[in-house]
Amino acid sequence: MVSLKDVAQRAGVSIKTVSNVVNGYQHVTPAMRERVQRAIDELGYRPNLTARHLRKGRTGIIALAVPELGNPYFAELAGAVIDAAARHDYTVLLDHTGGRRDQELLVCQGFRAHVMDGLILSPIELESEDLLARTDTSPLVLLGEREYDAPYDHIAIDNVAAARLAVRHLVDTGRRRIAFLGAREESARRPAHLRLRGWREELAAAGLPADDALVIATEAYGREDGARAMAALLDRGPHPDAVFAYNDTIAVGALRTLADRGLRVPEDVAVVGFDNIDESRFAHTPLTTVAPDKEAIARLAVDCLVDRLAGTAGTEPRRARPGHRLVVRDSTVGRSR
Amino acid sequence: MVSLKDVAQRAGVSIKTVSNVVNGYQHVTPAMRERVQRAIDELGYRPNLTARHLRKGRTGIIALAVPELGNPYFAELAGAVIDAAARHDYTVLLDHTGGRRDQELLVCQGFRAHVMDGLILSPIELESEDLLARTDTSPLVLLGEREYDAPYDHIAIDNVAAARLAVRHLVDTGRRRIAFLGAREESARRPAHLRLRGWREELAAAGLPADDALVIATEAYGREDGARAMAALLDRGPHPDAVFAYNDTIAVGALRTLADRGLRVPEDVAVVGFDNIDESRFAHTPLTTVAPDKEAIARLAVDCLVDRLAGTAGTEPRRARPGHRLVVRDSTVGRSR
DNA sequence: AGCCGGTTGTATAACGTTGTAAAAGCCTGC
DNA sequence: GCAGGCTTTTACAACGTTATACAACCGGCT
Repeated sequence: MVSLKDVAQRAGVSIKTVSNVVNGYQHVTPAMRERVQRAIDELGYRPNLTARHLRKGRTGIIALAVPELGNPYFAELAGAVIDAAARHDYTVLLDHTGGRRDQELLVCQGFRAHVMDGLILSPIELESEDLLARTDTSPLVLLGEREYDAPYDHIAIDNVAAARLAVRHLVDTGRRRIAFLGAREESARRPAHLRLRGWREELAAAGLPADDALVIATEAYGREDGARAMAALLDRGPHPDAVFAYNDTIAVGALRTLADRGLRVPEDVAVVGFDNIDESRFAHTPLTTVAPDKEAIARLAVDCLVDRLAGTAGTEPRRARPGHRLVVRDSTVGRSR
Repeated sequence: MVSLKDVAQRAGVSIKTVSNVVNGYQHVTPAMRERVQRAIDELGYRPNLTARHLRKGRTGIIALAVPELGNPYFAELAGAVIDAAARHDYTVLLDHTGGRRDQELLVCQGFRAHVMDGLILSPIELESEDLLARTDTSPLVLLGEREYDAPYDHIAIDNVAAARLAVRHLVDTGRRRIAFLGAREESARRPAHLRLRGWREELAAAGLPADDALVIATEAYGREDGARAMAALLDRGPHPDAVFAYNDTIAVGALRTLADRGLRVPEDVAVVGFDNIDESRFAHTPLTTVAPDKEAIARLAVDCLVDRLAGTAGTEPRRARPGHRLVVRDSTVGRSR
């Protein structure tokens, strides 16, 4: 482990001079610069970032906590965040919370405080009161559908509008009995289930009944959950002619069950997902889906955090609304497209 | 920012005593412990990990560099590594290299040296010479199919045997014209393309010709690459009756093309993938695939790295061979299973 | 020659923590 | 009442870096 001191000794100069060379300080004569550089090269010196961090009070690391890396949406998003952070010379420390409240709390309470300068969190179970009780002072940017009464930056597409867009598309293509897959059990008391709200609003606007029997809750948001939810829906009563899923993995699970039951998509049941993960494009029946602008989400989140870190952001919490669009594929309109 | 000094002042004791309390040092009287703890609570003290890291010379962070988070295999693997690391109280810093050599080099040259204690790298383009030229001294554990003549720990399933298992299954179910999708252009000069080698060996063992026209190279390993490769294969000449894909995403792409061309799976063409990503189970025709034991891979990699960090590992590079098995689904045997 | 403004290099003190070694306190047994 | 052996607490020096303030130097000008 070679330090500035060793280099300084070798070059016969002071520690600070070496530091100046390393940091590209202006007022160093070319001769001196070269002399020091030679010593650096000879000894193979590498700056100790930990020491630098201690001294500077910042680490250049931001944490990203998502529910589940196994969900392609979050994996793809994480990739985008890593790239966006790299453009600001930040490194990303990745965590996954499993969507469990205790884990989310732990992360947002900064159990890795001082290792990371700030946090981007995509919460599932976290409550407003948890955020208000937060003692950690490092900047926090929230991602995703949940809405909070807490003074933190929040990046999320307009989920209600996006959901309405999807449901509208189903209505426009002649569907009348449109189910929602992937509600939370507790969504009744939560004001925040925006996609479900969008579904309700658009059905109302179309003059269609938002029958409770058409809403299926799931434990989590994976393919298996989707498959089970679809089965439950079919077993429950009269078949729907369309399904709007909370996300693409649930939709993929639904496709699986529909295939198993011999129902044709979209002829018997149309399916719309949400997230536009790469997998959806390649599904046997390519999936119509709402495509949030992942790059924009990642970029906005990182920009927001970087602004906070630089202190150039105001005190007001920011709300950013990245774009979204509907990607129409076979699962709603068939190969006729 | 409240430090040990502040707490010490408040409690009227020395800094070291506070440190002792924080670290659960044995010889502290209950009275003293409580007094200090009160001061800690009152001031809301949180230890500064950066300072601790500097002092201890270790950060408790290990880096994991995978080619592409968008590939579910790596996303799932990353999740497993994060969990395995957490069990050793390590935090994971995640990077993706895009499978580009320059990025892989950068990572393994330790451009984040001193931030991370060690590195787990899943390389694609990296060459043995790059590894031999490595100057960074932090422990490095390699993952994946590539083999190197360099003294580093390597965790990988027996890819040749696994590939042979897959091909054998195809042979056993009556296939005679078995293609390989997802070779590298340069695989000729690379000794390391083990799955392709397994394909060759098993065909030879079965007395079937390993026709070069049956080997399709791809640029990358995504679904799109698989779709294109399958199209190229079909356009090239007599149709194969089976396809063994380098990984599941390529296989999924192949399924897409087969469906588009009106070919039935497995009646016309059987398909086998590799990785057993969750998606494969839910594909329209559920995919037969080789399932590497991801948890074992993650666990072994982390254990290995932790051993190196603790200095309890010998000097010999280790080779660990986590298990694998063949998961048979519809894409080779149909719904008859 | 002496002075002055600007440049270039240096000594020292932090940043917040822990390890070491020594000091202080407390028993016990004579 | 005090030596001797514990236990508990403390002072101080690191870890490797950067910021601050200051010393040294170098021309060019009076």
